[in-house]
Amino acid sequence: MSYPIETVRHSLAHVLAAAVQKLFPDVKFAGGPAIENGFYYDFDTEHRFSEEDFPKIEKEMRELIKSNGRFEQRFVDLDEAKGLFKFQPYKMEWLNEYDAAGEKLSVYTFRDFTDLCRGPHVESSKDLPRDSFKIRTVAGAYWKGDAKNKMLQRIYVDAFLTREDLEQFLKMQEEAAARDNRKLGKDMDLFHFEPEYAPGAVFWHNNGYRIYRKLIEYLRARQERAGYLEISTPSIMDRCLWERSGHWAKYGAHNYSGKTQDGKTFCVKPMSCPGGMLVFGQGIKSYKDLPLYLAEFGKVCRYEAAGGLSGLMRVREFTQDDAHIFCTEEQLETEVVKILRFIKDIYGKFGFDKISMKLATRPNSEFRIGSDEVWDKAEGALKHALDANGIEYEIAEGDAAFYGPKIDNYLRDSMGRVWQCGTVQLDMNLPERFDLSYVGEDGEKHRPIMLHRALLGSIERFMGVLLESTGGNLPLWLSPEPVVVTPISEKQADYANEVVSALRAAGVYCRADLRDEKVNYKIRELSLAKTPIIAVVGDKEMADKSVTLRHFGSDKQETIALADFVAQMAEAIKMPL
RNA sequence: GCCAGUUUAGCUCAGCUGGUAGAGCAUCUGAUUUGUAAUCAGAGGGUCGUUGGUUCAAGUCCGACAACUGGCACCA
Repeated sequence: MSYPIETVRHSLAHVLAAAVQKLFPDVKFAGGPAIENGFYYDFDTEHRFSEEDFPKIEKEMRELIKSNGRFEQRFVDLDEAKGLFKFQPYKMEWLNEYDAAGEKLSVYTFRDFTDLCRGPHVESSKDLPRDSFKIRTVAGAYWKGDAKNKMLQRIYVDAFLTREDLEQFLKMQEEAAARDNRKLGKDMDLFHFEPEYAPGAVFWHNNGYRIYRKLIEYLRARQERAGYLEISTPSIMDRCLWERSGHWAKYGAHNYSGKTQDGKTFCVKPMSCPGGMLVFGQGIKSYKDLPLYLAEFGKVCRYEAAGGLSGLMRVREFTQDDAHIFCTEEQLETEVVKILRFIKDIYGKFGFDKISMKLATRPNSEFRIGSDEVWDKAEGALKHALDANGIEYEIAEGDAAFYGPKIDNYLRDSMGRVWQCGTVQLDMNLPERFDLSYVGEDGEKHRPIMLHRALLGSIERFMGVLLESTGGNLPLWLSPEPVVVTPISEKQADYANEVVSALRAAGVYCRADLRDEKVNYKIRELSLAKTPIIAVVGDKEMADKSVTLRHFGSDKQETIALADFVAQMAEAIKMPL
């Protein structure tokens, strides 16, 4: 009998728990679901799991599977369940909170291990594979996902239906690791980190900074065409600004701040919004000025927890492609739709055809401001904008910011991890706190609706995802160095320089590789650095004013006239507006 | 911040049970002038993350701190 992979994974989680119980009898069980490529189970035991335990545990799991144990389901009432799990504090905590008088609870027993579990499970462990799972790692995880609770030990296991699937998965993981943004950053000479001097902050090298600048140039061009205005606000401002915005109370501890000689506390900006509010607040705004789009490529600094830093994906200093949109209530939905389309279109240009969207709704009342009516309206507007445009999304219950609901979009890195990138957020807080207003048709003052919006989110993070998705093989318009000209010997050095000059005159960034090395050597090295086009010039090319091209990922050669090449390149590096 | 692991030359890594460091690539010098993924030869380069301790002796054992990696929490 064959079962869905989720059932197999979940049943294997019980086998893991049974194996751990056998090897470490003091263990207390929390829970263990099936996940994307396998499953995990959370344990609490005096023993600290380490890699050395993995083979022992896997062996025990295989033994248990071999024993053809049955997964037996029983239904018990609450009191009976409390008796069964009286030595299992985590199960008891769950039972004590469980409030469903009269309802029966489902309990599964496999060998000596009994768990509170809805199932479904396989009938017998003979339905489970013995050689298509592998313990990946052990990691800490808080009970109930709350940092105030005890940290448990979570064992992650990769699990598939067949050995081939597992092996294929492991191989893919290996290949994905080769596309890690940190590795590509080194291979392509894009950036580096200085853990001693600036943990979590990027030192951009020429190549990386060229990509970074191109991303911003592209966004700027797109935004200008969409009617955005671009502003720039100070990096360091008095603490009282963030007190006014309400962020200090909530996030003050994550700010970089310091005292100045006049005894004031200044703070490096962790976000651009308050500055944007002050710009909007200048002069008198009319309803005729709305919607008003104020964009800012603001570099922001946040003291992120040390354990959360990760290459380009999570840094302490990054540039947001932020914008604040001021509009009327009637314009709100149209503006949200415009942003969503903007995001979709731009992501498509980077090759991200499907992006996952989440609508984050109001957090618990103690963590939010504004009345329920306003939240209803705000959430309704965002939801309607999504629905009316056939955009697929999930709802992230309670995940909104304290000041309003938002739509976030997520991209995955090469290892499948999900990162928040673009965002549309409705803010019911800042217009109030900065007392923003516009004069309406009726001659009265009105409060504008304000939307935060980021397309890529953080330039750093987006570049990280982009590098991983392309394996560093960027499209020509984004490539930091689309062409390198390589003479066969020093006899053609002058001609190589001539080719470079012609390309540069056409706006193509390039250089000649005049090193005293064999062509083979240079081809290899340039290929490893992912140079998209290598233009080789020898006596033949010099004689007839041509170049021989080799494109990344191919060993085909193509000889074309220099003038044609220059014209082609000038076209190929144009931004896809 | 929490849990686990890791930290040796510019990079990738070796150094078993403690006996004061090694490879490949890169760099530099010389030779070579090269036709599509590594030309040959020589040379230089490390207070083994930092800091305490154990020991006659520590890259190796123990502690603290830091950073990094993988998770968890956080993410305005």
